[in-house]
Amino acid sequence: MGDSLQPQLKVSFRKSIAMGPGKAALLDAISKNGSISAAARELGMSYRRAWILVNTMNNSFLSPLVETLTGGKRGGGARVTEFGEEVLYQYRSMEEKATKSVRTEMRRFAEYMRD
Amino acid sequence: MGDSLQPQLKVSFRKSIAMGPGKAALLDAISKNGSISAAARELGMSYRRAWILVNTMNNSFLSPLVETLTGGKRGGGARVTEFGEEVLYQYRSMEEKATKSVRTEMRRFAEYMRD
DNA sequence: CTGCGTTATATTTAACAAGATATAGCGATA
DNA sequence: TATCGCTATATCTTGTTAAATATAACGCAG
Repeated sequence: MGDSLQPQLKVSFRKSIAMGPGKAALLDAISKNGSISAAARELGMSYRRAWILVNTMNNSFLSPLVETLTGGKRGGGARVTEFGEEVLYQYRSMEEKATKSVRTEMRRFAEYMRD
Repeated sequence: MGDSLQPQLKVSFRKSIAMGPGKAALLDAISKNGSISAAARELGMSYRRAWILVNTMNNSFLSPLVETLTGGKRGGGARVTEFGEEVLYQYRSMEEKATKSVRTEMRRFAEYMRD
């Protein structure tokens, strides 16, 4: 999350952020890894933190974006729900649109800044 | 800064935010009030916090966005430079473009969320 | 030459966020 | 039924950030 010259799309819900760049990345990582803990490791954050982010998302939307299983052969796991994929897709789509809409202006704006 | 259903435009510079919604509002308030402390009072923040924001902005861009005076009949004051006005204008312009570009999608997205 | 309102900054204090650690439950599998 | 990896917390500690407080400099006005 270093220097970013693009708009950050954040969707707020009662003071907390329901969806943003970090949570979107986490959804991707969960989707890819099949568990919250593996996703957390990949992103270099604590399991606790990742779990809190998931919890916030699930509480902010009409139905859960992430479903979890405990126990079982591999201890359990987590998956992004159909609805979660849809939310993520819409978010990415908006992110791309917003970014493209100011691309050239952003480049010019960057020239105002130190390096 | 409650629930926002619009993209937040943040321009980062070496881990700190060079320009964002809060700093843009501060520039407006300084422009209007002619001093950092009056602007801070209007926005309900401490002088210290406002000063830090100004300092970050001034250090992030090629030249200062805010100029200050100490002493004098009214104790001193601050003004937004020509360059600062330009930066603010460009920022507002990008903000509006980005917002408009995802307006309809945002409305649909909002229906996914609890109320 | 004192008071005023502001910028500017240092220092201390408090609030909050993050991290570390611990523990329990789950259920397939061996 | 013991083991394993993961979810799901609770609790405690640490670290970071923000707020509060204090102080100095500035220069005009009285």
